[in-house]
Amino acid sequence: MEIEALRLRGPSTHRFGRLMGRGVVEPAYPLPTLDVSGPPMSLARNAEIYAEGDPADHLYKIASGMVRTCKFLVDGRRQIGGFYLPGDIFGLEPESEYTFSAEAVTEVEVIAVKRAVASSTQLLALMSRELQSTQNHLLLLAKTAPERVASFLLEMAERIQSAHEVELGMSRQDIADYLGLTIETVSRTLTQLENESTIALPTSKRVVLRNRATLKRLNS
Amino acid sequence: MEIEALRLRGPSTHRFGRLMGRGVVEPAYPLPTLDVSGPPMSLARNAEIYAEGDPADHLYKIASGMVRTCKFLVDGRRQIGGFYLPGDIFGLEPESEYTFSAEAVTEVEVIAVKRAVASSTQLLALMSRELQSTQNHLLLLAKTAPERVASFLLEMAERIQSAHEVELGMSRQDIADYLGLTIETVSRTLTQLENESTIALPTSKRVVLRNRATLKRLNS
DNA sequence: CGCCAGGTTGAAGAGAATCAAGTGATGTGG
DNA sequence: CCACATCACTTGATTCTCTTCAACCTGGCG
Repeated sequence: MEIEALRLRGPSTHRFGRLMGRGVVEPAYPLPTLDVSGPPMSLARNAEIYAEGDPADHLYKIASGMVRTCKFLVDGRRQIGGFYLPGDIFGLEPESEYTFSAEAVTEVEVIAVKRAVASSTQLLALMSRELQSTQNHLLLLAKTAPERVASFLLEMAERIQSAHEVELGMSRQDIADYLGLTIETVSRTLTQLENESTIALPTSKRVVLRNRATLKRLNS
Repeated sequence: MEIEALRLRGPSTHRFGRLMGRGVVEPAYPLPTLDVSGPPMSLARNAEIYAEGDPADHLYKIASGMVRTCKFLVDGRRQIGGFYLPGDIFGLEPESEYTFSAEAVTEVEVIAVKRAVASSTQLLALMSRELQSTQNHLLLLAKTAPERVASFLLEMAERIQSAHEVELGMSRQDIADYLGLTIETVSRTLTQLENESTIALPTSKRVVLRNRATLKRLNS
């Protein structure tokens, strides 16, 4: 199977670097193609794809659905490292063992690739994108709760390539553990954004972006 | 000039992944050697080495002193991405422009290397380490103030290879902006650790680790 | 000796967490 | 098709941590 354009996270991860009014920047490490063999694996909601500490010998490309990577701290707190959407590749880690586990957020189809078949150039491109989104995630955690939620909504909208509406596949708990907040704070913040007419919430997982300018301003 | 072992951040960045009681793990991307040409550059305290947005065409290896990378948010808040010590390499970024700026914390001597002279394999190894420390930094920001400070002290001690005493080159403001706290909170937390006899502070920048077990427990 | 930046300490306040009680969706079995 | 159980989400009241604002030390250095 030929994957024409490997993509690890969406283009949204460029956002933070672009706030100073500069133009679009070419990626330093353009993504090559990569041969992928094997049939797609289907996984049910919440199924574990790999665990923290497993040998990190495979990469995974998402055909459909959503995946989260996460890590549990000793006191039981959970930190989500990222969400991965169709077309994204996850499983490239800086060690020979996975440092985060990966789980299906929704029903998911993934294609596994042996890491060994990827070239250094390909791995570099993937890791570069992973670093970029981790840096953005880190900057996100320096913000206030409304700013985090606004950034999250804009990131998701951009990755889905949707200007007006976002279908969140993940639960409030997932969002909270990604943003470093509690579910109550996430819920309250969303409600407040709705009351200000910045967003609408036709259902709890469907978000209509009614005022992107306000969200972007919050994004700081 | 031949650099025998490129090192981007110290080995401490493995710590978070090692909490589950597993043994030491070999890095997935062992570091090769890299020829470095040109004389060391000397820089005064607070000198800027490169700015956010500059073309990211050079890597820098520290011969002496300490460097910080940082980014300013639109509201003036500053986030420090990391501190770099002698032997560390910084300046490898996921884009073709620097996403963080780099500044001398102390007087510093650095050796510049054109990024183009490094192979994909070498860049991969460097980026892998950068990703690892960014992931650890991210996990750190999910913790409470005492936990962040304890983690910071242990990280510094490990990177300096010092079991008992750490000479912090950076100011309270630098520490605060790295940990996502205010200087007052950093100061108060250090004072409290001193009152509990977990550390001693012979001077404001010199920290004696009197009770590593307590620090590690805080490190969670 | 006194200035000044960096650091510490105190008191008050804001923001998010926690604890607790609802409300609303989803799914299952009768 | 409906009653009910369950789970996710929302909302409210309170607590607590960290920030903010302010005053005060302390240690280098002219």
